[in-house]
Amino acid sequence: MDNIKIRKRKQVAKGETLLSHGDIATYAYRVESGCLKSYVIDNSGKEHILQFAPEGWLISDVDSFTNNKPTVIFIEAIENSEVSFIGQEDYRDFSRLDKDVLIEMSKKYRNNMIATHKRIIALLSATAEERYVEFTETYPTLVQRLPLKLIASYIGITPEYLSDLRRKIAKK
Amino acid sequence: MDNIKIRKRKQVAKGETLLSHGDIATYAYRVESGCLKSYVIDNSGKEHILQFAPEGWLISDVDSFTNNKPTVIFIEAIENSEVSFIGQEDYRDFSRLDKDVLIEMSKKYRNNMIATHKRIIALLSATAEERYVEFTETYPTLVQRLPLKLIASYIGITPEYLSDLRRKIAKK
DNA sequence: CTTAAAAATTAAGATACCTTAAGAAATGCA
DNA sequence: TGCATTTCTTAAGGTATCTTAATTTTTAAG
Repeated sequence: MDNIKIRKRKQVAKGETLLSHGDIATYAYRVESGCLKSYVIDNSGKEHILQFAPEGWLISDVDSFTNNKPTVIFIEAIENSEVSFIGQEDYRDFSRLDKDVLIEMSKKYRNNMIATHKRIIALLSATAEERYVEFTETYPTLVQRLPLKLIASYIGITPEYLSDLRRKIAKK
Repeated sequence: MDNIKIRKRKQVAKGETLLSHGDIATYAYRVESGCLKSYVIDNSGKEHILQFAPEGWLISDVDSFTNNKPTVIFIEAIENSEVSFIGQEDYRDFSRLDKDVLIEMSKKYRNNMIATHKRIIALLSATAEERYVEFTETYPTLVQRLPLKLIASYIGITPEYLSDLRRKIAKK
């Protein structure tokens, strides 16, 4: 799903939204520079981050993109970024794809699955503090780069509580 | 990853374990009858269910199976079951697979990804009560079939608290 | 530089969910 | 049918995490 053909590119300003709740994900995006996030908004209006996508990452709502149904998520630039577009057309019919492309794609799906499973394990079985430490170990560069409130949202806690945790950790 | 060739089958008694923390997942299992679960055990000894696998489902630790590394999960029969075995060998080298098999596999990975993403959204943004209701709507047959304590474990709460929630829901 | 905006901290009170423990109900096997 | 086992419920007290709100610190725009 990566290096297939020359694609349309676009500059996206920090704060700009590429996909909103209710839209159909006509595109997946490859981040060429900068960083995007995907998130949901819950019943009480709070935002929960699903994914960060720095350079080289893909971001979309796979369900919406694949099945052409309205999405429940948002995708937004958290830095000034450049993205390239991947259209649905190319992935409508798998049988038309080259075998190597299929293999590439399978591996990407599989890697995503593995990462997503890890996150579920963390959410089910680790404390907030453990999840924060795990995040800093898994994504050290993102920790430097992103505001803490976004990391708090990703690991499933409030920024205030993350602040408490950091103080507690520092005291050790 | 499904209907590829005749595979070895085995009866598994309720309570029997097919994969333990530290093992390498030499096999994936297809459940022919009965039901299995996969789970992790957290630092304080509590069990958290990752997946239920009734008839027709596959279950394994994809990371361990794919990358031949020790697993962190357990797989265990929760009913007397029959499973068939899928070996690592067949999936070591994607380029040797038929194109249709690859397509099948991609779709399975993709569907799993989509389902797993949904679960993350639920864990991040829904209350315990909302997650329980969503579970009953998504897996009505499993609700009939499984003890509540297993469902509680899957949605990330204690059985006692699920009991409270059910009483609260019934009162409405 | 200066200043407005965004991010991070701190603290106090609130709540969702957990722990423990005990009893009631349901299930399965002899 | 009866007993043992597992499951489910109930309740009281506890803890992790949240809410609100005010203050400080950092960042970025002019």
